[in-house]
Amino acid sequence: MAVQADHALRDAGLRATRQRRTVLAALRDRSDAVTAQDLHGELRAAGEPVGLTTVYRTLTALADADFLDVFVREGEQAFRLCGDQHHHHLVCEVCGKVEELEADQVEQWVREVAGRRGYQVTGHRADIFGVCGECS
Amino acid sequence: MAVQADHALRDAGLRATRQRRTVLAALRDRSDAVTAQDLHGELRAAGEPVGLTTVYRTLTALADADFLDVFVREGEQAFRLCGDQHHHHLVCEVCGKVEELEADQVEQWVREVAGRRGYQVTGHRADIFGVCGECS
DNA sequence: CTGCCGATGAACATCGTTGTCATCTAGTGC
DNA sequence: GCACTAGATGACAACGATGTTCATCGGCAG
Ligand SMILES: [Zn+2]
Ligand SMILES: [Zn+2]
Ligand SMILES: [Zn+2]
Ligand SMILES: [Zn+2]
Repeated sequence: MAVQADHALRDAGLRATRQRRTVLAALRDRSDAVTAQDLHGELRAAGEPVGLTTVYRTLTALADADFLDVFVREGEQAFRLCGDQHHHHLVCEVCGKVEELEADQVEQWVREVAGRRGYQVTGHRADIFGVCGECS
Repeated sequence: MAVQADHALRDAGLRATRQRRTVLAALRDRSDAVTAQDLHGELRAAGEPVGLTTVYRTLTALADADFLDVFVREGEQAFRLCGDQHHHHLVCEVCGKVEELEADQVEQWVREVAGRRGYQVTGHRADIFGVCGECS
């Protein structure tokens, strides 16, 4: 697994350091989105010495390399390991769990609207928020 | 028009003050989203004495009352006067113009996905980003 | 007109995030 | 293995957006 992580980091144009492996491993273990500060706290608590600055930089770098999705909530950003193909999200607002979705209907809507209004699409976003079965 | 503004403020449970009328008027004059700081700067430049704190408070209050939509970009939030019924957005990334959209297909997608996965929906978001005809 | 209570705004506090820089280390070439 | 260098780290400072305080002001009901 460390090998896989190294590969992923390599692909992102990053050196495989102990800290980055640690961050990636922590991300693999969760299906919700984490804040840089929270992640830093957890790693520290788990006895993994990683600097806050490094956590920020690693998360940002991985997000730039499209390994992570970024969610903005209450003025801070949370990161989550996400599939590499285009997708949308279904987020539980209670437990924070995130499920990835395909949405052909949305893709079609985007094309239709853009075409009709003469826009050149550069991106779009479509996410659903709710409470999952376990939490309600 | 000052009367209309007063009505809107009343509806939001806010007193109609000179500063709030000024902020509302400034929002009516633009179809893009503004930052609290930018708006504050513009009002100052236009000779309208309004405190930064007040601009923040007014924008937040109006957004809480669903008079404004909030966009988050680059770590800061921008506000825009928006229609009062549910809608989505088509945003030009060059000139900042925002168009409001209906999206039956999206509404249906939301219901379908939530139903199939056993979620109780609390909200959703769907916006398209691109370059408008004039800007390309 | 008066009084009350919400509203204002300057100063200050907070918080997430990014910049700095001396030090360290992964990965390369030998 | 070994030395070298570009990239990475982390304690700390700095920054900008936003929240809070509090003395003062003014909208608006009576
Ligand atoms: Zn849940
Ligand atoms: Zn899509
Ligand atoms: Zn445009
Ligand atoms: Zn909708």
